[in-house]
Formats: sequence, C-alpha cells, structure tokens
Amino acid sequence: MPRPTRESYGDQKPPFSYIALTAMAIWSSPERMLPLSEIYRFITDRFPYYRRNTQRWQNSLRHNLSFNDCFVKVPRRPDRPGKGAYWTLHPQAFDMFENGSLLRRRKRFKLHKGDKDSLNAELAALATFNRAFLARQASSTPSSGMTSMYAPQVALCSRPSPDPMDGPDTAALLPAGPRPRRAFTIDALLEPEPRQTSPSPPSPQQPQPHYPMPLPAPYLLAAQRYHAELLAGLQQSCLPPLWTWRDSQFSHYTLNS
DNA sequence: TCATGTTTAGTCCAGG
DNA sequence: CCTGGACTAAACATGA
Repeated sequence: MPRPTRESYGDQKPPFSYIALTAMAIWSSPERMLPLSEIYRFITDRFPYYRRNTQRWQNSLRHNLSFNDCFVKVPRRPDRPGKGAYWTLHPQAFDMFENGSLLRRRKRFKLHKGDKDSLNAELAALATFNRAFLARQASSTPSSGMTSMYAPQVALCSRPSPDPMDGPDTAALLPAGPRPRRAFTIDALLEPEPRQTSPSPPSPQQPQPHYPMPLPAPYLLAAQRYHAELLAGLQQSCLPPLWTWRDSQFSHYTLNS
C-alpha cells in the first residue's frame, strides 16, 4: 500500500470548511497569526484542490474571515509594514470544534456585543497608535529623538473615541488569569515550510517581545508593550487543542499528561 | 491598479 | 417545515 502523502486528498475537495482550513493555517504559524496571503499559501500548498478556481474560494474565505467573530484582525506592527492585516483566532473560539476535530464545529462562535465592542476598541486603538507611530517616524529625523508627549502612558490611552464604559486598557480584552503552561508541538506536527522571507517573530510566550529594529524609546516601547499585551491575550491565554497531520489528514492529538 | 476587507443576498443541506 | 451553518456571488470601500 502506498504511503499516504499529505497531499493525498489529491484533486478531491478536502472535508474541511473554510473556517477549519483558516484555523489550520493560523495554528500552523509560529505566531498563531497570518496575513491573508499566507493563509492562501498554506491552503494551496497542502490541498491541490484549491489551486483551481482561486477567485471563488478566496472570496469565500475572505467572507468567512470578516463574517465570523472567531477570526480577529490584528493590525500590523509598525515595524512590519505591508499590505493587509494579520488574522488570528479569538481565544474564546479555540474550543469551537468538537473535541478539537476540524470536521465538526460545535456552533457558530458569536461574541456578545460588549465583548465585540471592547475588542474593536482595542484593535482600533492599536491601529491608531500604529498610524501615529509611522507618521511620527516619517516626519522626524533620526537624531531628533522622541518627545515626552509620546510617552507610553499617553500613547496607550489614545483611543479614537474615549468611552468611560470601556476598560482602561487591554485588561478588558484579556481573559482573567494566566493558564498553566502545556506542551505545544503543532509546529513540528504540521511540518511548516521554512520561510526565509518573514523575519523571525517574537515568541508569543515571551512577555517582552524583542523588535529587530534598534529604534529609540517611547514609540517602540509603547508599541512593544501594546502588541505584547494584545497578542498575549489573543493567542496565549487559551492554548488550542493539539492537531496532527497524520495519514494525510488532520486529526485531534491527545495530550499525554 | 490590485489585493484586501466588508456587507448583503441567495442557495443548499442537515438536523430538530 | 424551520433554522442554522456552509458556501457562493457580487458590489463596494479602502489602502499599499
């Protein structure tokens, strides 16, 4: 019997919904977040079926990203400019598949209005901060330094429309407490392709990510802290169930401890 | 200009 | 039959 390859679905349509395919792609990435183009690439790399009719399924996939609350659009970090945002999964959506099976979803993941509003406020604030960061960087000389008005405390509070009902900061977004650390080996199981193009990202496990650019203080520190808090809340608070690529398909992988 | 993102609307299908 | 989820199509907005 020929050994099944990871492409043994061949030209058959894989039994996964677009939501499942997107979740796979996101979870296979080191940062648990990917730009749209990388999600496309993940799917076409692994499922030849999706090398055809790209307009159709990519439109459907984009529709799913926007329509479903389980996907969260995270603005690019200011030191990583480019087109489009990064997409990740909402921490509360990690258990939306029954027993971690990609073939079954429990039910549509829907955020409550308040949760959605506070999440949107956080993301909008982050995007605003990034714009300010880039504008300031573009208009300042390298040696001019940063003024105190851009101290992190100020930047972190620069919401587009301050609302007293909002939480003071990312605390509104972040789940209650830290979770116990567990083994997490999905990267090896999914055999991600080595990528030279994207810079080595900060590990989501690191509370203080290290930016590659040696930039001066307040902007960068604020951006670092803001992104670290946001991404830690989104990606680290709830570790996903482990999935493995075995016998040419994804299946649930049980923790042995 | 094109990729990305949002929104609306329609069909199909499975399950209650 | 009704409802919800998945999928598809299309129009439109936005930003690099």
